[in-house]
Amino acid sequence: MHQKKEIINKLRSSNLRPTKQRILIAKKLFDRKETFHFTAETLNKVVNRKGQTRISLATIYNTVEAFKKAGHIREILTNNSKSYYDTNIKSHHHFYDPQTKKLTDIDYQEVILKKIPNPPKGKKIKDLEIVISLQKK
Amino acid sequence: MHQKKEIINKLRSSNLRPTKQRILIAKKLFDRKETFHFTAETLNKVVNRKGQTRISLATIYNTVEAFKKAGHIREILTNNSKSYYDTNIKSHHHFYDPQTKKLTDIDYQEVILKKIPNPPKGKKIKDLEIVISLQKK
DNA sequence: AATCCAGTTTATAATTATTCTAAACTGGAA
DNA sequence: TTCCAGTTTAGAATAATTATAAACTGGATT
Ligand SMILES: [Mn+2]
Ligand SMILES: [Mn+2]
Ligand SMILES: [Zn+2]
Ligand SMILES: [Zn+2]
Repeated sequence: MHQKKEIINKLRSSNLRPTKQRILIAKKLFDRKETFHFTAETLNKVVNRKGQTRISLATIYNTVEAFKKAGHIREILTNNSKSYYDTNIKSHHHFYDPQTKKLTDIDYQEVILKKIPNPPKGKKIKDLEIVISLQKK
Repeated sequence: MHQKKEIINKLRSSNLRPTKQRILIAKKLFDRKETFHFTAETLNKVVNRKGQTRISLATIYNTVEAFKKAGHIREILTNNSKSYYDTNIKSHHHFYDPQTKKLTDIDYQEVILKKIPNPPKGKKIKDLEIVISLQKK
């Protein structure tokens, strides 16, 4: 699905020089069927599996920030002390399970908002995020 | 509105010994007209204004956690690195302004949800929070 | 009222997540 | 091939929070 060339184009078009570190990270992030909800820590683990060319944690952070700024990933709201990111950049919502600290996508159309408030004057709505926290039944 | 006796009862009924630190913090939190959205840092500033009996930052954190566990305050979702708390424990939502890092209440009835997804099996919904981030118009 | 102790407070250290720094490296334009 | 702005990196620094352990105190018991 995501060939190396596509990844390189994606990086180039966002003014990100396609270094071997960024290409590897992009592969790990985008070359998968399901959307990926991750923290710097989990991404670091995935990227730095045995054997693979080692990428520093600083680069993990730098790249996550760069991809976020470029709009390739988005940050998600949680109450966890770590920052969570999402490879699904379409507008959608999340279940959050505080037990497992795992996020699950909720498709945009699975929530229908009948009424939302007007933003304060001088401001407009940038984003509306819904987080549904779960507990054991 | 919140007399000292009420505060002491509130603490007692949650199995929190009404120490002078907790009583002072509770006053600062609950003896106000508007709901209060705060971080450990802002609460510390409010509590430790000139003159007042000094309360350690550790106690600020301990008390916030105790009040949260007792259900007197709730934690709010934001992407900020600090934890945000709310004296309004009724179910409601928020505007978040990333510029000012300020939260504003949205009354529960100002949002009407026409459809929400079913939770995964074995789980039930503990809470549904909506955060509307703002930007300059 | 004096005693007592579990619960609480506190200063300080430790931990955790993240950002900063500055030196070495490299993609790719020229 | 040269060159340099952009990038990577190890390690230091920062920031928020939590842990530790000694001192203190609310209030029950005597
Ligand atoms: Mn968060
Ligand atoms: Mn938060
Ligand atoms: Zn998602
Ligand atoms: Zn609120």
